[in-house]
Amino acid sequence: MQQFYERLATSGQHRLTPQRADILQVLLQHSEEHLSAEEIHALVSETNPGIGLATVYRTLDLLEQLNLVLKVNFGDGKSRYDLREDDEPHHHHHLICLSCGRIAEVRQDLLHNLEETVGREHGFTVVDHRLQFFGYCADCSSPTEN
Amino acid sequence: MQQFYERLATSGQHRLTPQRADILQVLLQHSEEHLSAEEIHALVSETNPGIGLATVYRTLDLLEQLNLVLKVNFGDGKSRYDLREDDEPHHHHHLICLSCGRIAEVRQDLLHNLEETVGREHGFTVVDHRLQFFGYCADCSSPTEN
DNA sequence: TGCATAATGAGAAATCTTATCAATAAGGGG
DNA sequence: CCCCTTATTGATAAGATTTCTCATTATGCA
Repeated sequence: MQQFYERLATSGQHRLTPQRADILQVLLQHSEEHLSAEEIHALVSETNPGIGLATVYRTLDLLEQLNLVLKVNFGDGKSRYDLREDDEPHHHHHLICLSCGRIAEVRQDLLHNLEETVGREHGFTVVDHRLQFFGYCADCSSPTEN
Repeated sequence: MQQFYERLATSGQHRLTPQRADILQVLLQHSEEHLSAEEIHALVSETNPGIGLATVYRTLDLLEQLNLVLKVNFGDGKSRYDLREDDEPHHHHHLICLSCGRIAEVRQDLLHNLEETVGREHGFTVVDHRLQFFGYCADCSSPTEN
């Protein structure tokens, strides 16, 4: 939250509105849930009825620009938004269950070495990465199930 | 192409239509380009004018089900489709340049060990994965540029 | 060849996201 | 503390991508 204020203050002509604070609040309270824009809108509406969906989209865009939020796509047609803590720069991956659809997180720096390898071999300066594993979670265990 | 026929024949009640063959043809001829549905439609229309966009979508869905095509999302709003060769099961990653937008490929089995680690630590059976690196390609070299 | 049924094309419809625009409010200067 | 500039908002229209509908066509098998 602090980060948000600071980043907003130091980033030019952006203003801290109640709407933006509320949206940030929701993101903080559901930081493990990969909410879609519409889900966020519904949750914010509980505290702040009357807020427009467009405002949610605009705020999410802004937060993404400020690098406070990561836009992810799991292939279900809608984008989802993850809060992005500064202390864990970008090592946040997803386990997507093909059976029940649940999405778990892996918070590990799995790819540090890979980033270096790729950078060297392809002359590519890696800034961030995104990694998704598809498979079957403990509950759904085997591909034949379900 | 052979794979396509076989897979189609052995997969129940699917039929091999000229439209499907044409779409597959295009995918084969542009296997490095990450085409969108509309781009594929445009290309197929050159040989087969009159083909419907819906057919392209339907065929791509089918090919995805048959595991012949991978649906990827680079965050530009539209899905893109990659042919998926059997001899390289799923080790095909992307380097996305934040400056010029170009998408390069890495064909390496970078994650074999990781898949095992993740599987063990989270009780998750990994079937596939998707990895994207964001950064700056050799031509755009530095984040400050452009 | 004939038949059952999968597949197609055209367009409507659904979904998600962005743009428009008048009205409102944030925040700095006096 | 009030004014003024200008960013922001809400409502809605517009845009874009993908899916659905349905009558028509064509595939593959007997």
